[in-house]
Amino acid sequence: MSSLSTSLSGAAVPGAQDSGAATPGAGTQPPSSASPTPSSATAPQASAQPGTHAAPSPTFSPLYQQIKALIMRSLQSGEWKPGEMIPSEMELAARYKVSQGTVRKAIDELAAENLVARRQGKGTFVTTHHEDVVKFRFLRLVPDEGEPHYGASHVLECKRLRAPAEIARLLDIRTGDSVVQIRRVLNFSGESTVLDEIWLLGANFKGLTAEKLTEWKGPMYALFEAEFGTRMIRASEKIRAVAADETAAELLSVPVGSPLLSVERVSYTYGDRPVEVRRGLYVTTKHYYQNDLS
Amino acid sequence: MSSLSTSLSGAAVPGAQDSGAATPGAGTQPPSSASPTPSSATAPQASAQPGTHAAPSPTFSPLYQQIKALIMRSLQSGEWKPGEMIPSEMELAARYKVSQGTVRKAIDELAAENLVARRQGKGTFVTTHHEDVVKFRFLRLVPDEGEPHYGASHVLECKRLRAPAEIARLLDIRTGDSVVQIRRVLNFSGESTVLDEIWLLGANFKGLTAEKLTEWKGPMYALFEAEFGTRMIRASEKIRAVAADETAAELLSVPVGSPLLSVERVSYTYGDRPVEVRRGLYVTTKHYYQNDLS
DNA sequence: TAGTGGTCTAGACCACATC
DNA sequence: ATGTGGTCTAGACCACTAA
Repeated sequence: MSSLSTSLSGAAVPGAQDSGAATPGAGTQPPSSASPTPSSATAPQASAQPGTHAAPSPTFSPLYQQIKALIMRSLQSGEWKPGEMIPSEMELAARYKVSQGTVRKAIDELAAENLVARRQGKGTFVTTHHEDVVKFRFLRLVPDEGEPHYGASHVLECKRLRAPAEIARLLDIRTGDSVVQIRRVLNFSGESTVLDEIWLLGANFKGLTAEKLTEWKGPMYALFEAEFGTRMIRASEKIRAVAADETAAELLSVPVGSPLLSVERVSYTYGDRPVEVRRGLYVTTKHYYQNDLS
Repeated sequence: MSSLSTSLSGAAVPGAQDSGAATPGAGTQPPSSASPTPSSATAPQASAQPGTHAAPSPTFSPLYQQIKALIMRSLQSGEWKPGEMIPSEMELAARYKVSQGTVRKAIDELAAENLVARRQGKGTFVTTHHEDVVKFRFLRLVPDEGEPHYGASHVLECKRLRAPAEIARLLDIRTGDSVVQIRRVLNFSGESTVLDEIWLLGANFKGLTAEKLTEWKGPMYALFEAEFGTRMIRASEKIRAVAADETAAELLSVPVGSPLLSVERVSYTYGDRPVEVRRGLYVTTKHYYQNDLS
């Protein structure tokens, strides 16, 4: 924006918001017809201006990135909930006072990040962990034979406690802050295959109990999204091979010392805020972890 | 191409070619101003037209996809080699007789697939396995402490042999067809960390010897790309935890039965043709396999 | 039939790199 | 100064979906 924003009033820092709201009359009409001036009076603006050429890192940002950020804010605030349709490109273009093409590019990126999904002829929808497509983005365990499926979950434990140092560090909170700990076993075709130990940000999951977890059918992330308004949108995993200790061996019905896949995951919501740490132990004799490099 | 080529020479089928080429006078001007006719005289066309509404699956394909396919064909044929710059968007637009925006969208997708990389102010370049950025797309092993690095490779073996059934199946060739087998150990900071067993399509790697592999400094894929004209652009991995057998234990200096990460990879070149099968055993006590879900 | 996303074009201007 | 990719706009038409 530099360009664009520059034109806009100096201090002001307009912001898409104000522009929209039924007050288009202002001087902010698209450049096309009139205004041969640079490219000034256009629309939303970025904060720092390159024009000033003072700051070394002016935090320059293209218009469509700003629109993207605005849309993301609406997603985060719950203005459009998972599964719902967001306004059409034309509507958003009108709201933010930019061209449809700019909105389009913003949505393109959001779609690439799987935050929304476009459906031709229907509209653009907020993705949800209820959809089959999304489910297997976060469960990469595939059976050697047969279709990928979702195993039955057996909750062993669900309690509130103070975060140990290691977990606190990963969740970016202070040691001793409240967290919810869950332990569960996943059964695939009758065999105990995954042992998960999960820590959730206490603040985001007040009222989560073993009962709720047990009653819930479907992916845990779908519950989190529906009941606690916390949507996992990204995760990072560290994978190792480890030997089963006594506890794991018993719960997974394998000999002590058996090789297990250890998957340490940190999951993030909007704004790249970590909200979950998960340590899974996978039995990989009849399943494997599928990964594509590209 | 289908379409594009089709248009060429072929019977009528508008075709991009004819339209452009210094002969704008014709009746093939963009729809905007004149020509209220359907949308006919526009530009290149897909083979089967939806208009005919005859075939059930008309194989319709957007223009930019056709352009993308054409560019990919030039990449595959070696017209533009890894590391080189491809023609500018304007040039390509002129060559294919489409707008710059269409070429842009085609290149956007190629860039998303990491086949090319754009550099503002410079041009668009064919990606290469020599670049640091690309290297770690295919080596996901990260040390617990310190920066990711590329270990020293120690080639144990490199010989030609007939493909076993399993390997042949994965490489989509016949059992007994020629393959090159390589076995090597990767050392990270002085410790044997990876034991690789690699099978390559015999036809594509004539003349590959242990000497060449040993002399080569840098990623193996860079050698393949530079010396054998075979570029790996995608891979699929199946990951498991296994116990070290005697051979692996000895070569990796770990006790027999130690848990190891087993990574079975199939790598593909252009046209999704498999050219390599690789089975790696990773010691994950001081390193982990990094993966991001999004 | 109307509305939504998808494609294509054309032209203007900006930011970056190089000469 | 020139050339390259990057952004933005505007308008036309197509394809898909649903009422």
